Amino acid sequence: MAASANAERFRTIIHRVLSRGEAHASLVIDIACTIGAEILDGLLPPGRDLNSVDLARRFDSSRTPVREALVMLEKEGLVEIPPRRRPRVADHDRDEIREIYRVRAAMLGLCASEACEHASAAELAELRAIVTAMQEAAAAGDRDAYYWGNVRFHERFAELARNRTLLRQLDGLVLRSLRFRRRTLSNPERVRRSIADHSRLVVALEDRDTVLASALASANVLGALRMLEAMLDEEARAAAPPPVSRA
Amino acid sequence: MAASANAERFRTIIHRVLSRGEAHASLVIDIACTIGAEILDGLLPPGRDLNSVDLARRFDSSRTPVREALVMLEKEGLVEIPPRRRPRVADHDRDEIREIYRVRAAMLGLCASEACEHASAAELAELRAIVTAMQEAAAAGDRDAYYWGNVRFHERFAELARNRTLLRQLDGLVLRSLRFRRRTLSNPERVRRSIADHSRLVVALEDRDTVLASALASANVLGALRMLEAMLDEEARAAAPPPVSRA
DNA sequence: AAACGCCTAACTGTCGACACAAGGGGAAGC
DNA sequence: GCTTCCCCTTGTGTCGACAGTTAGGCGTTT
Repeated sequence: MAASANAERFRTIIHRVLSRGEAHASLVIDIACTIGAEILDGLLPPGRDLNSVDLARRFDSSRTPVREALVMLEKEGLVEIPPRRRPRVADHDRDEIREIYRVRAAMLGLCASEACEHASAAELAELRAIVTAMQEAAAAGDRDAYYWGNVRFHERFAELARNRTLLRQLDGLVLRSLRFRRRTLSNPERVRRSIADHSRLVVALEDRDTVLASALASANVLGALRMLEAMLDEEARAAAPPPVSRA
Repeated sequence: MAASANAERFRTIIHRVLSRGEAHASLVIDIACTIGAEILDGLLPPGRDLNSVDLARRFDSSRTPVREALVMLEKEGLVEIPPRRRPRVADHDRDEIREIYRVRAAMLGLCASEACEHASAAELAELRAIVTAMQEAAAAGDRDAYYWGNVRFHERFAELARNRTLLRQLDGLVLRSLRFRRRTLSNPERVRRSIADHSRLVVALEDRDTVLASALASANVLGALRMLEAMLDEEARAAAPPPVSRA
């Protein structure tokens, strides 16, 4: 049930990203959304084989739309299609994760300053409401609700800049980073700080304080990155302690 | 001849952009590069019909690879594919141009600060050489040479950040803006200031002055935007003076 | 027992075909 | 003469088929 609810939300996000720039035939989009959602949801782990024959059978279609869907997902960084080889779920190495987060930080900085210019009071009130919901979710220990509140915040925030190009670029990065974001939520200290950042960001936007808003938006992403890197280090150390201990 | 040389360079750029993220079958890429180059070169004006039957005939292939190529070009913003309608060469309205340039400014700012961290002396020397070549081209009034020098500068500069994600995002924006960049070069004052910015940027990079480098990189793009907007206003006024003057 | 190379099954890239949709032009109506 | 409706042409989205390529299990060799 929870997994299914997540799948539905992931689908919506992917649909939005892929359909921007004029929606295509719905069959292709549909296939792409389903596969993409399963990747984001972790049902299809990195490296998993995505051969078009099986997928065509599964979606009860020919391979043509499946191929097109895979090409779209490749552009979004969710799938790799080596020439003449089977497509597979893409993986991101540590360097790439850092790259993604840094670029995202810079773009959210821009987003914040443009949002200062364009955001209406009603929109800011909505942001504030989302932050409140996030606080409550965090207090209740409802990690899923917090996660989706966070996603929603960034969706609305990105729209405030009134800049479709920026929105498109951000969406592309979101798809690449969404798989990791959930992990950073397991750290309560990180969650606390993130909420503080978001909360302060809304105030800065209300004050039309371009510089502070921009800095906060960036800092929040970079904070998440530091957390994520620490966790990845931890995992790597836990997973591979063989050098001498066994000799 | 000159057009052919341009076409070849445009092809190279598009090939680089499309092939990042693992090269596909070469036929698709080939078709995409050819069509894309003609769009950038202005041979195919915005709105031009790109129906897949004709294109398939022209490239002596079936419609399948043509369709795939058009989908790729759509993701890069060069082509529009309304559902069930003929694909056509995409157009950018004024707002979108402004958006593109602003996002590009922010990303080049990030690029500059990361370049400060990573660029080697040899690479900076190469940048300097390109700026010198641009100066000479400008002095000689060779607008084409200046244009390509400028493109080359930004290509190399983008690599200095050692950030493939940033590179990919910048490349995507380049394809969207390349059609306009040439226009801003017709203004000598703009060229002079642009050269000054580039030249100073190299020095800032050598000094590892993160803040200044970042500011210069952004400012140059925003300067180009102001110029371009002024020119578009001019054109609009020249093209549509009917209100009263003729009555 | 391990390493190597061959062989087959399976998958990719491309093709031509088909059903349905869209747009343009001509006929009918005003 | 201008508008409206309908039909026919043309093009899109999808399909199943085919040739060429790849993965990886099997037998052969050392």
